[in-house]
Amino acid sequence: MKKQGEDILKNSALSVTASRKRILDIFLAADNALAHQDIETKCADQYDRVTIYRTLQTFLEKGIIHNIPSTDNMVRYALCNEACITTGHHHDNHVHFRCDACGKTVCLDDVNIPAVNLPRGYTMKEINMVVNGICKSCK
Amino acid sequence: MKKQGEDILKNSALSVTASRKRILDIFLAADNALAHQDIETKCADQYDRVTIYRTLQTFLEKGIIHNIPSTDNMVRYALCNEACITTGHHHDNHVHFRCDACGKTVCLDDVNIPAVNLPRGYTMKEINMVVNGICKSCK
DNA sequence: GTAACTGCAAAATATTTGCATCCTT
DNA sequence: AAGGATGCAAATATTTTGCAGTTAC
Repeated sequence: MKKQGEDILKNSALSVTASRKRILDIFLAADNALAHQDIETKCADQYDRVTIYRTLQTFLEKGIIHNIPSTDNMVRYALCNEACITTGHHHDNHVHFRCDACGKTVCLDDVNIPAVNLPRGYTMKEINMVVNGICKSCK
Repeated sequence: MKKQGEDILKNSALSVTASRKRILDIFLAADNALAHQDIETKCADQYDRVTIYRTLQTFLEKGIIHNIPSTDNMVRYALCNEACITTGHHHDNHVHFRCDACGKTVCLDDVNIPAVNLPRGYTMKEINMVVNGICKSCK
């Protein structure tokens, strides 16, 4: 499956470049969400920090990755699932989990965000849920 | 009610200083959550930027304010309610709403975060929910 | 008077922008 | 060949730290 990264880029009408493939590979290999810094650590020797900023921005706009809000000024990113990428729409309604022990943030793809009733007059466009606690590996 | 800010500080065993009172007043007067930058805009002429960082940090530790996760690297803060402050525990289980039109982030104190079932092995300590959309003022 | 708080200076870190060059298509 | 992507340099902005002076209690 060495082509997977390339395919994602082609599907999103992006040119296939070394840095983009590398960053996608990092995401594909990761079992958790990554902050800019994490990616930099893994490939700053090969690619410029600015390129990483721009690449993440591009991926975000194309819906290849989604971002996960945080309270520590370290927005993290994770690959979107197939549906997301192919439709260009975010079906990103799963819960995110941040482990206080190992610090990893993961997508709980199987846990849907429950419905909420907003007060009259509010319109919902997007919803985000982040749970903190101890993950199953650290238990 | 000019004493309200002072009372909060005393309850939290913090010394009452001009900058702390001022920052609390800003929060008390605000109808939405504030980022560091917002506060700076309102009082950087009077108080040092560093003091603002440290004050927010202190308030956070004492449970006077809580922070609201974001995807834009602008963590916002809002006053905790009474129960929070007096017990020192966060009962901060309300939903936050960010308006895409006016950009304001508010606490929906009346909307509780619904329960979620985490996968086996995960323990929940804290939960955060942020909804994006259009608020009632911008509708 | 003492401990805590603040302001200033400076260091460290993070982010953005412009432009020349290189690579993909 | 043309447009887009990258690297580098530099400008900005943000956050942290140390320390000396000031203030609250």
